[in-house]
Amino acid sequence: MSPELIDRLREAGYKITPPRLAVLEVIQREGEHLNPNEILAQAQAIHPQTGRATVYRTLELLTNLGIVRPIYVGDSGPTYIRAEGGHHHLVCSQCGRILDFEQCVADSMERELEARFGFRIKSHLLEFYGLCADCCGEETTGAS
Amino acid sequence: MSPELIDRLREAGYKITPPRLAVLEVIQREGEHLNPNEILAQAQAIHPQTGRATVYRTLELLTNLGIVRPIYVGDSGPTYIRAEGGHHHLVCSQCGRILDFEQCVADSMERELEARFGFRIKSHLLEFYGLCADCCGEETTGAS
DNA sequence: AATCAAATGAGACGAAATCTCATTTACAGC
DNA sequence: GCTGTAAATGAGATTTCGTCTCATTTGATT
Ligand SMILES: [Mn+2]
Ligand SMILES: [Mn+2]
Ligand SMILES: [Zn+2]
Ligand SMILES: [Zn+2]
Repeated sequence: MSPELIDRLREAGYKITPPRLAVLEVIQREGEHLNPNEILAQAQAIHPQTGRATVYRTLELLTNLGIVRPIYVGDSGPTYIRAEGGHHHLVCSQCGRILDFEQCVADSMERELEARFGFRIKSHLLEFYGLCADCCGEETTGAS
Repeated sequence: MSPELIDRLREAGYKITPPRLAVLEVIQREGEHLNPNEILAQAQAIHPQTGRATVYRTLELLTNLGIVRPIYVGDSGPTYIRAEGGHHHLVCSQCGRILDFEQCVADSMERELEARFGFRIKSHLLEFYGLCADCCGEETTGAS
């Protein structure tokens, strides 16, 4: 586990415990789009006694420290990602398909927003909603 | 209730029922950021027998038709908004504060993404995450 | 090693969402 | 206006997810 992240915890006054190390390890390793249950399962692979409550508590802690953040995409519940950088999705509101794209104009807004609102921006989420190519065709197709 | 939306339902082969009209009416009237419980309560003010399951079923239906969509902001559960237009938030990952801003560069990307992926884009969500002015100061403050 | 607040895990609890199924209803066809 | 029929509904059971409680453990400091 990255000593850098461990120091972030320690310097904020938190204890370095096996469950916290396990959750950090899971996030660090997998990184993207794990939900709390999956994080729990993988953390238990590392430290079997890890409890559900502790995973939720740790995720809240890491969120407050700006190390991870929850993301809600599609219908499923929250998933956690590292709190740095951007995420960009095209979401079909009919079939739920999700496409990722990379190039993004949001970065150009960050400086101005930081100045205007006094925020220190760490990441962003840009999602476009609509109908994918497949669902465009069926657009007028009827009920079940 | 807007006859235009009613026709969208009818033409898609769905029946026009009192609960569906009630939910549509609520969304149309209030529009922003109502959660399923609030929608249920307001729909019951219009059509008292309306059941919870039907509200969920109707919201799913309207989502598939691209009339509404769920949005997840902060910690609270999903809320529903009309599926047109953009939403722009600055979210403090420490205290949860949410600021809205209007001017947005995302529209300029829509045409290109539509061409590249064959999507028909209806709306977007742009969220920046970071620390608000207040929380920037306390950044290194310790644990509970 | 001793101390002590912080952290933990088991399980109770609560809220939110889904599922089941018997009943009702919208509406196309007459 | 009736009728037949599949679609839609609502009550309540059930599941899923997340939080809370509290007795016990443990990391960090001295
Ligand atoms: Mn992604
Ligand atoms: Mn908004
Ligand atoms: Zn689609
Ligand atoms: Zn803040």
